[in-house]
Amino acid sequence: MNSDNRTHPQPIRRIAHLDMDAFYASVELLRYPQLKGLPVVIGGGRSAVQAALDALADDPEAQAGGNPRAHIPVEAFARLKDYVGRGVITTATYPARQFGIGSAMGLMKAAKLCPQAIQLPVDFEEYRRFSRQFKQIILSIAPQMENRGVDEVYIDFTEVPGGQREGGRVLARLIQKSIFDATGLTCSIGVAPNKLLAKMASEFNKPNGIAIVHDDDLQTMIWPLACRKINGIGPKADSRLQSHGIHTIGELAAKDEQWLIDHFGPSTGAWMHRAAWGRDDRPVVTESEPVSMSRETTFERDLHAVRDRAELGAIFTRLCQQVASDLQRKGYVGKTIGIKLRFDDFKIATRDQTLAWHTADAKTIRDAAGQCLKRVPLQRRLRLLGVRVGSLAREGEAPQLPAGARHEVREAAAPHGDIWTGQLF
DNA sequence: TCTGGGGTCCTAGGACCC
DNA sequence: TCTGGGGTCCTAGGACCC
Repeated sequence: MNSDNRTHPQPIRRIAHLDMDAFYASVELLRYPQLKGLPVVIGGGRSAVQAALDALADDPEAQAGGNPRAHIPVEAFARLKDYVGRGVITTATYPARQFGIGSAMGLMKAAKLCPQAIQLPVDFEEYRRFSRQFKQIILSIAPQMENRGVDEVYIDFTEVPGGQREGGRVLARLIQKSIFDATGLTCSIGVAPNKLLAKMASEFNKPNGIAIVHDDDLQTMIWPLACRKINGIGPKADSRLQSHGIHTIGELAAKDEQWLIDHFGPSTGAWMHRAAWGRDDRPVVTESEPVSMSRETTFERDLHAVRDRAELGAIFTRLCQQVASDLQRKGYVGKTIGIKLRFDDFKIATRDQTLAWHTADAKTIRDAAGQCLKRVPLQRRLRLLGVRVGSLAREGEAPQLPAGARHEVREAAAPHGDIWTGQLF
């Protein structure tokens, strides 16, 4: 017997997934507490009423002290029924969800379900502020944290003091309380042997809940769930599974691994089998480098490549400038320049070109993206235009463009016209 | 009354090299 | 002349996630 095993028992792997509850909406309710308990949706552009509200809220004379936004009467807010435009909902408050409103739903459709719901525009700056704040708090308690966007993280509890107590519940409660005390926001936490199960567990007791899952709970807690609850099984994979009569994770687990490989390929099939059996050994990754940066925009109305060429050209140039300044601000350069188009029939086309040297220069990006554009047939009207820079490297760590040399952009072979290229710089 | 923006990863074919 | 592999990079599309 190794006595060390008794003094230092091997810790059991405990991974937490933390998900802020209705994050954007909750942040907005801190600014507008008078909306608490009402159906509110965040999404879409700025309504005229909202712009007026902000002007009032930011007026120094209106700031008698405290939060001037809190004194804006509820009647003054924009209602969903008055909204005009193409936006989708990013977050709905729990009262709004009672009406069947959910995220990713079009605002126009949501207006039918609940016309009197209050609409607020998104304010990413504000959400990022709160995001940094709650993540700092987590890091001060548990340093092994993986970012999953503004409102989600994975945390490795395994080596954290108290991380093993009650399967992780004690530490989860501490984190919840610390975040609430500092920000006034609630979150839900799942703790499990791995990321896959932790992610599912964090949904069990929403909002403001904690769920603990152990290996033994697989059959009782995981297998009854729909396959769709597995992070990585989306609408396509789910409907293919359903067509084979597989609806729950338990039914998926009952399938032979070879059968899944035969129907979904060696990689996806084997992964599905492992996931259904609750197996996942991915580590919590505390640092990662970006792979690409992009900017895209959906137009207020569909635009015609020829008739609206001036407008499109200006938008195209602006997107290139935005990506370039994003790259520069964050200290990256990229080598693969690409565009993305969405047509009025919602079909998507992408084109890209890889340069000989990395760049973060707006003009170079604009030139390369312009050549990509020439390779796309533009018969249909456009709904969206995007510009992407990939194959990123940290500025200074990529091979440098030789002194005096210029970026060479390959001309498109068999171009579909030179629609908006040329005269924009 | 349809359906945002910013990402990651995977697949598959072709070019090109050894 | 006709036949291989393997490896890497590039490109286009698509699924999925937050």
